Amino acid sequence: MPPKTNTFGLSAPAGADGGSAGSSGAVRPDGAAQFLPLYQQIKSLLTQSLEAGEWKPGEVIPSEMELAARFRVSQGTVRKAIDELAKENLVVRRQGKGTFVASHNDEPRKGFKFMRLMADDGRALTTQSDILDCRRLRAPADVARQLDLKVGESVVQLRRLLSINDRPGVLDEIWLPGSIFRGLTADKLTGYKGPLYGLFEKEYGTRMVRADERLKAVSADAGSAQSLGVEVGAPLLLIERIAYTYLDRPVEFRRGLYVTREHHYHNEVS
Amino acid sequence: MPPKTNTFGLSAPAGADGGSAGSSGAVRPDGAAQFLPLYQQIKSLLTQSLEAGEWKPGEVIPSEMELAARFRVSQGTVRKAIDELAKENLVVRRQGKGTFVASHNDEPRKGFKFMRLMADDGRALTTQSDILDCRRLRAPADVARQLDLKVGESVVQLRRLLSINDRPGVLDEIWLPGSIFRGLTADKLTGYKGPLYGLFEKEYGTRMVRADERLKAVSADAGSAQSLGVEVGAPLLLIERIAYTYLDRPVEFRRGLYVTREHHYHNEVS
DNA sequence: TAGTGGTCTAGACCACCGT
DNA sequence: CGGTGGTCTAGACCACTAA
Repeated sequence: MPPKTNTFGLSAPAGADGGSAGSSGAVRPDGAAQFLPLYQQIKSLLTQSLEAGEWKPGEVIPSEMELAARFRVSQGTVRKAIDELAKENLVVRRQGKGTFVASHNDEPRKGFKFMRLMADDGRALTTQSDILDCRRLRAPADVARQLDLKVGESVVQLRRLLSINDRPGVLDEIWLPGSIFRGLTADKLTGYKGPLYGLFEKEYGTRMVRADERLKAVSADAGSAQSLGVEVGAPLLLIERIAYTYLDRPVEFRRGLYVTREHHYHNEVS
Repeated sequence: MPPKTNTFGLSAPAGADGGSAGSSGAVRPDGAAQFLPLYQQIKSLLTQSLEAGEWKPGEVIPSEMELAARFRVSQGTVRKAIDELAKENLVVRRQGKGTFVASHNDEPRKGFKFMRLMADDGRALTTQSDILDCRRLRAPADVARQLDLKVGESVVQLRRLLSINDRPGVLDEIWLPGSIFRGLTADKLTGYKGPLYGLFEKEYGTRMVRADERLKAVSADAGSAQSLGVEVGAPLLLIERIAYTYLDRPVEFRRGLYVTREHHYHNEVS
């Protein structure tokens, strides 16, 4: 039985011939070889489906057997693809139930942890978000560069104060692409309980999946000192973040000033 | 064929019976069930061998087939165990050659990256380490707690200045258990080129495998200001690190002050 | 050429979940 | 009970490496 190409551009390992396919992956009969292992191609296809919204956050994706049938590969190959997606927190497996698209709304304190601030004494911290500002502007050069936009394109600028245990803790300045976050207003933000990223994924179909952060120590200027209730010149932790959705598209640039008198940023390195 | 126990405390899935074993793993006939999947038990055994020094950093470990024979499991099961070790950077796989114990000495800029400081402009940075101090003392309470020692036990205190591109960049205070780092002196440290952790693993048989870090912004006091060439009160990034070797044993406590005028701490969060 | 890790398959049994 | 993910096996072919 000769190899055939299914509708997804994957080679079909010819039903029940006992398996084959080497590490360079499937070679398409049209000559455009994809020098990638099958499971990585499948991972890529699944990621595209996630990006396209075929399955939304919180929903089940098809079972491994179904996907294996759809892609004409064995269950083990699909499994390996999903394994990687699960390790990257794009998806959550639940034994006996299925595999679900990860969400910032369900299961608090599971999966992604973008907030890495912890109390020095280890106690839990309650947070409250106050929106100071929500404006639409034309992207300044630095923001445009971080968000992969052209200078002058529409962006949403958002400023907010995060209080920790009822004391000012973080002053954030958040930039979002205007084209994605169309109806975003201070009202919508204020009226929403739960994490910002939960709102973004629910109302604007954009799920934050990964982020790069840069940390520095800086001194408080007059404005931030007043907002945060510290003295001018007090040391603050500056965190710049670029957050990405599926397919490594940058969709948020954030600059935050953190009071670290009784808190710290935690990281595990290996 | 009844299950039998091999010399490693693993149940033997009875040679060529076609495979079985559920997700609760092997059950030992002596009644002391290990409710762990086989591959996790093997991962654990391999880690113990690494800790015991059966294979040293840079050396090859036995092939997957050999290990499968030793543990009386299939190659696939060994593979999954090694997969996890590789993902945790305990070993490095090299196709066609074998699997090697990871080392801080070989292949610079591969595997572990404990140094997460980067130049703001993205350029490479050259570092030079100057040992200021190397003393043996009795552990203060906080250090003892972090290193899991008793107060008053012998520890080595090490202070050093890390210069970045020929300018003072990091002032480190490093605490190590005296029982492990017996012959450590300033001379040995000064006479060694390469990363500190490379010396530790080579001369003292202790390999740093993982670390927890806590970051804060602080103000420079008189002493650190002078050492780092900044003004008193200047903002500095304080990083406290607990580094662990195999089996989660803490073996280093480090407190570092970082000048982040032209550099930043980089982190990827997901 | 022989040995290593890398990929893929097919089929089995298990634990968990809902009905 | 049937369906789901979780584990384990056995055997095949591939790509890379070194002798």
